[in-house]
Amino acid sequence: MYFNIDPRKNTPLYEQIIHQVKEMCAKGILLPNEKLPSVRELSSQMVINPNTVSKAYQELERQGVIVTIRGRGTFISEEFHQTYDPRLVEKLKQSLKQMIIDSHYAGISKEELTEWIEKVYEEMGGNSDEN
Amino acid sequence: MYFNIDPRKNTPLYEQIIHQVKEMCAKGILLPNEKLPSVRELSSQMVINPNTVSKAYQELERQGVIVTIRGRGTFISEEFHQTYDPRLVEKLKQSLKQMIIDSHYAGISKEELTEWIEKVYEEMGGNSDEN
Amino acid sequence: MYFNIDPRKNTPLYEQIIHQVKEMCAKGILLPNEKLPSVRELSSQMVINPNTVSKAYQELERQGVIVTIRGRGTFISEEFHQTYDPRLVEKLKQSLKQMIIDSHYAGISKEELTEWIEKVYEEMGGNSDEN
Amino acid sequence: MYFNIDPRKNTPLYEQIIHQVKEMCAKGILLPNEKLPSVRELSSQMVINPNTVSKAYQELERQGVIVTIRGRGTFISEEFHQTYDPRLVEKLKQSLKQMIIDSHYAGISKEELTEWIEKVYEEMGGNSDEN
DNA sequence: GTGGTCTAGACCACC
DNA sequence: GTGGTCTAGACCACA
Repeated sequence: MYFNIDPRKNTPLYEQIIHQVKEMCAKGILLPNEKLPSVRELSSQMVINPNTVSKAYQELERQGVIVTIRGRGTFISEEFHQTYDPRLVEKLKQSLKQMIIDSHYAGISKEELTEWIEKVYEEMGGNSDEN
Repeated sequence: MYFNIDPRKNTPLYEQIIHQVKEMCAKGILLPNEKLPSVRELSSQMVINPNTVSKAYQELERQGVIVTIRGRGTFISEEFHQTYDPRLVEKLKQSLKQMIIDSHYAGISKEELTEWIEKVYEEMGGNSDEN
Repeated sequence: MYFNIDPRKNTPLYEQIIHQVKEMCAKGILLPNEKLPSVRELSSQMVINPNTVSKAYQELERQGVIVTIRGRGTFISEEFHQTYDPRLVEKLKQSLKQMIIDSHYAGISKEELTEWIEKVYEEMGGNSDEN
Repeated sequence: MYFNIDPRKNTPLYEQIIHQVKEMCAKGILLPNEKLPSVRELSSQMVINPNTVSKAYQELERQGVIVTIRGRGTFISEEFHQTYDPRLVEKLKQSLKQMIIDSHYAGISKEELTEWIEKVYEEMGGNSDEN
């Protein structure tokens, strides 16, 4: 359970936590039913405020990535939970388009980009289906 | 020159303008040396604060997408200006990774994603290489 | 005596137990004077803390649903015990209203809702009037 | 815009705000595109902390009830947004069942309950479809 | 012990 | 002016 949070980034701390948890789940580093560090534990480990961790955990629960059990802690969800929100899909589509254009301006070719994507999917391994 | 700005989105208005200008350039809708509307024109047309447009133009100029000629107006840069900032590349890589993971959670398959990408590059036409 | 407790729900465990006992009484699964499992039995069967079961039993006794006889155990009350607390009625009215509104937002029509209600009363059978 | 918040209730303040906004929308007291009081305004009017109001507004936005426009404020959504979350539906079903059983214990007959429901839907008027 | 809520007060980006 | 984020510190219910 190593988290890598950078307060200098413009992405909010709680979002960075969300991203990392989802990434670790997708990669199989965090397994279903595995216990996450408690809010207080993680917050002191990261040297950030407990509320910030709490906010991240609540959002992760809302997305179905984790479940919290009263008085016991938070755990990775048993089954992988996909959400079919059309608003979200549209948003993803938009940001993908934007990212491609930005990459174009940054001098990244289509081939390079495809290669990157391939690598991310490789890292996620078979977890894309079974998790 | 049609701008499609939505103030309800979480992306700031000035960024949306930047994105659209870059997109139109990439797609060949805006051509090198073409004149852009003035800050006042555009802001009244979009019913937004002139400062917002101004901020977008300033950032676009900083990125080398447009140039302002005092007393004449603002124009699309003559040559396509690519920036090889390694920090930017890393940032793009990160957000691409995150987007793939989010897409995974949104139930979007690798095939769908690849299809989307293909479509964006098609829209950009030959401009992706030569421009 | 099958209890269906889910620690992942936001409703506290002890409330879930209360609900289930009351439900089983209303449906006629638990009959007047029937013996309930002891606190220790039930807690080990459910793999939860004995205090939690104890709290549930205490509340059920306070509501007149069950009675504890020292040295003999706990039993379903002989007669159905209704409480005419006006504050409780008001509270129920409020939460009913809220539930209807939430259902409305969840895309549940009035017809569907009425159907659900009908089904619950059916499950409760004749017990709804006479018990 | 009158809010009626009771800190003595066990329902959290931010939930009470959420409920009231949704209720006012359903009843047609708040109309699409109408502006809500700003976070600071409402918090000082209710004599509660701005963060609490902010939390309520964020949840309402997540549910699609309101939209926030950067630097301008928050507004009732243009179109009524229904969410088809199966988890939510199941939750509503459960709490409906529980409410019926509790009503039964509180001495409320099926007829009374049905009457209550009828009254709520009347208050919502035609807004159930068009809003 | 766990997470959830609330307050007070600060800082920031955006418009 | 607007909302969004973060911190510090408090209290509470639940297990």
